[in-house]
Amino acid sequence: MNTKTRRQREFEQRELLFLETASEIIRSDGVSACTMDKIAELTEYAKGTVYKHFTSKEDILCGLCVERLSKGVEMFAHALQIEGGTRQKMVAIGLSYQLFTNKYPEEFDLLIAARTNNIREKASPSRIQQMEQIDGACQQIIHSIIEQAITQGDLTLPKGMQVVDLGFGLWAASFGLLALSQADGLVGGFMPTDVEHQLVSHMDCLLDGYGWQPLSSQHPSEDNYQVVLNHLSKFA
Amino acid sequence: MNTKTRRQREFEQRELLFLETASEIIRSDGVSACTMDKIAELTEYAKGTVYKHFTSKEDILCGLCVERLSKGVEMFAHALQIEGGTRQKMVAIGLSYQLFTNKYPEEFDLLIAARTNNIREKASPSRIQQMEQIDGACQQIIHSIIEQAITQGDLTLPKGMQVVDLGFGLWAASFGLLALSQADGLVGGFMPTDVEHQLVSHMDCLLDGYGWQPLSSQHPSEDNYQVVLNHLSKFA
DNA sequence: TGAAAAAGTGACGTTTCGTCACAATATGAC
DNA sequence: GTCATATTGTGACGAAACGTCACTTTTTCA
Repeated sequence: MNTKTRRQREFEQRELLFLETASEIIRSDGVSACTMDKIAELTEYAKGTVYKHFTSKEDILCGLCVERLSKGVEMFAHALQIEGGTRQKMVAIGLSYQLFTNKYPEEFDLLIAARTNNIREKASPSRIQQMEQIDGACQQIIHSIIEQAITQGDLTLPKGMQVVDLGFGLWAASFGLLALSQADGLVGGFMPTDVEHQLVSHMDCLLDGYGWQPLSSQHPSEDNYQVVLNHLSKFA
Repeated sequence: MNTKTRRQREFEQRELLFLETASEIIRSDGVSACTMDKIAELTEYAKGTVYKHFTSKEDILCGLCVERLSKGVEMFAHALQIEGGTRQKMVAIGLSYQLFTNKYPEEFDLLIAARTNNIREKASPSRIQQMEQIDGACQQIIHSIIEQAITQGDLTLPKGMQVVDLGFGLWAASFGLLALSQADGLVGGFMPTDVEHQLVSHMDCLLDGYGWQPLSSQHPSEDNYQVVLNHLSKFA
């Protein structure tokens, strides 16, 4: 019984080892260099052992997403604790999403790929479920702020929209912004002037559009950005 | 000289044949089933011939994106011709983007994947350049409406934002919305209530946030959606 | 201590990739 | 019409990766 938990622990430990090794390979040589054989070799386990943990290469990739996303959720939770109104909290979450992508650029790349059927169909069902659970946790956090904002009177749902819709919109817009900013190959001339501040600027507009108080015209727009950044740096 | 153009034509013709064949395979059996050998077999050419056109499998995938995106650009151009103000035109473009993803769901999947370093690094430089050119053309269209809106007094750029920033925001938000809506694996409970109208609703809010006249509060919100849809159906 | 269960192994068959030396065909000068 | 040259097409081949599985080693616990 005690042994069982120890075994369990060792197993999880090793799973993490495989994941971190995969991450290192990806960081240094790209996704295509991240082969099962190489992971096995670097960790000094046999390939068969790796397959005891992951059903396929894509399963590892998704596993890595899950691992990183769980760190992301932690960041979001920290962001929630910033002092200020509900709107400020919402922006803080957006920004922590951005910090997340800066911290794990390669993994964010995977995260984008993981939206793709090509990847999803090759990962194990249980891994997919894990991903969905984490996605759910993120949405949960966002929903909680939205509901809080409604309760406190900062926000009235736009006509025809539910809490989930608003959450989805915010999430999707941020995802799109970050995904497209990151693609390094974009035509220079069409990239925004100041990538760093894009997310906050656009979020501010979107939140204004939703009618989330206080509107940006009513509060000093000047560095909200820095304030949030400072708050987040205390953790991470 | 005349022969040369004929050869050229035949070459392009065959390139298209390979692309369409790839598309069919993907539609029926998924991306992973789309192998070079299979394309060669179905088109009754040798693999070497396929490689005369495309440097790698990823190159074909990107080629397919380019092909489809060029159709997309046509749709955007049609959308521009809708009767109404600049804001209506902008919404029409967003909607035609949505129609595009509905028309070519598999290819949109590829388009998402093509944002990924993993794919980009394996495609040929010239193909990447083609993709950037098309991206540029899309942005160009968006920029033209934004500029028109400014000229006509429908829009004043929010503080600190340039035309490219606004275009980027609109583009990215739409991309995010569509990419996340399409991922069929998302947790049911967190999916928006009415996927079909999501894009327009959120775009409306975002445009309000940018201060793009006439604000949604000032015009009958009721089916703008249908109007645009009708307009677009005349073409496509 | 030893039998049963669990974990670990790596050679193997298969698939796909991308290459390349060679074959077939088309071109245009004479 | 013919022949040298250039272009285009071919498919066998080697390399790389995947995923499997029969077998070995280690651990567990009665």
